[in-house]
Amino acid sequence: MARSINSSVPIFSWEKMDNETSDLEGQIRQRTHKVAELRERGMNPYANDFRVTHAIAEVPRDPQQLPPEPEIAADAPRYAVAGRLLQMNEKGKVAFLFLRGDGGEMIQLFVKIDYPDAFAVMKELQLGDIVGARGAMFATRIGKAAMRTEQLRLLTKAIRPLAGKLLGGQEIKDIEARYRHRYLDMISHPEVVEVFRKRARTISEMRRFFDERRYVEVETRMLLSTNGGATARPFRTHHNTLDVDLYLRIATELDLKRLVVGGIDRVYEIGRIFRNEGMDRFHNPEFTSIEFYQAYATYEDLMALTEELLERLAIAVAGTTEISFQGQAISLRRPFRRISMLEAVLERQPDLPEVQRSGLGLVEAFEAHVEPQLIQPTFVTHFPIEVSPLSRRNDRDPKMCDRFELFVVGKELANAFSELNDPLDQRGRFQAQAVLKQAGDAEAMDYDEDFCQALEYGMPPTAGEGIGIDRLVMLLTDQPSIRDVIPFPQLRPEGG
RNA sequence: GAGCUCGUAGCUCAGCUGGUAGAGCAGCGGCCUUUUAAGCCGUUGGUCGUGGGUUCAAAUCCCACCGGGCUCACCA
Repeated sequence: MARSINSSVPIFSWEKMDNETSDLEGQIRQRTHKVAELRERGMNPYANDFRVTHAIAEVPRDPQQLPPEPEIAADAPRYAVAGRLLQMNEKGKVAFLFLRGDGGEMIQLFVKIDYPDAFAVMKELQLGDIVGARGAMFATRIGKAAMRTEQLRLLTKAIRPLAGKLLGGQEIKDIEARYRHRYLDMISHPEVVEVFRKRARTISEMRRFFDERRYVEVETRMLLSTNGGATARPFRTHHNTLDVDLYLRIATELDLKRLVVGGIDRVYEIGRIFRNEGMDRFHNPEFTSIEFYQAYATYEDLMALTEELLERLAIAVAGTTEISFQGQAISLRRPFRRISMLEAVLERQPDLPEVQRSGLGLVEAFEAHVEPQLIQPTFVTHFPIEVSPLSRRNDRDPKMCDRFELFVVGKELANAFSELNDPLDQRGRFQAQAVLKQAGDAEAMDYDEDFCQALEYGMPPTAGEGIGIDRLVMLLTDQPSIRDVIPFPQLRPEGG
């Protein structure tokens, strides 16, 4: 079962290249020879002295506003742009090229023999090359914007031919290839890039949201000798100098609460979490969470804050609170529904047996019958104490705790509670975890003595919350799999 | 971990009631001064995932293995 990390180093060999007979190798060899040939003729195939003056998005490309080519004014503005060559239609003494640049913006180049230098360069280009062009814009006879290319430069030679759809070709359908060679996926499917842009927007907007509220962003340790803060199996690693085994964190919770004890009343961390568990559409072994903690607040305050946050993110990223996820209409407009776990289960099973009305039985019934049905955003509150080793006991019902989870499209999106700050209670909960661990529960938390001591010094009443950012981005960008919002999702190691 | 399913040219696929491989796109050579999935002529390229087996003969049937996908289980 154990598989070592792949450390093979491919050896480049001209002889091997020249002896290869496959079509792909033949194309690579042909393009490699092209590079040498261009160098011999004094053309640098990897030139970096071309100055771009405009992003393609900044170039006027509305044909209504552009003159026909023969009427380009002598002093018309010139634009220097660059991008990847995606299509080339040669028509004898004239050629049309399509470039795609940053942001997926396209521009059409018109290269004609009247500009012999540019024309000669065009003859050397191949699909996939990165090129720079300078010229004036006009409208073609069929009413499309194009740049009369007066200067054309090869900026980077593509040695390996691009696979799949560029413009009008076939899509790459091999899902493995798309994730393993994400750059190909992005070249072939510009909408993939848009998802990553939206992911970035989600996170930056989130930062802004918390910064505005005087939260302090921190980065806590990822390598830990005690593991806690969530129920999950950890990854193990080893520190050579200390000669000690360490865990990769499964949550940021305990360190953030230590910081609250230390006096940062509002703190958050956005960062990677690692859980050594199964993978599917909603789970990647490493994923990104935000956890935030606010002193002198309760989980109820966080419900209001969460509503505000999600509504704002939806507008910032999707442009509206009324989004669609995999064909289901979802409204992220405030307020969200709130219901206790027991009420939620009773709604569907009024005759619920007594043993299922509390403790693990209740959670089981909830997960089996209710969770998948919670399509619209719903806060579920009042969790049994057994599944919440770090949350504050409810003052009226000591079997329950002051906690909520937010569910959307049948999946947990956020988890929050009023934090347990009674050190004696916390020690008892850790002990219960230790018992589970001894009984073989690999997901049980370690007894964290230092954390208990921190609480003994006194943590103000605090509420904290964690949100899975990957799932949130899936929701906001309507992506069916977590792999679609992570640039390099976990796959099996390549090869045997 | 279990079930289902798939693995043929760089990409997308056809061929699979067994007779040693095809198309479109891409590539290469040629023609074309306003095209836009341009067109036309010519052309390269595959030990059909790997290894066994059945057979005169296997991409095609059988078995095993490797890899992918989906579903379930596990998992917040």
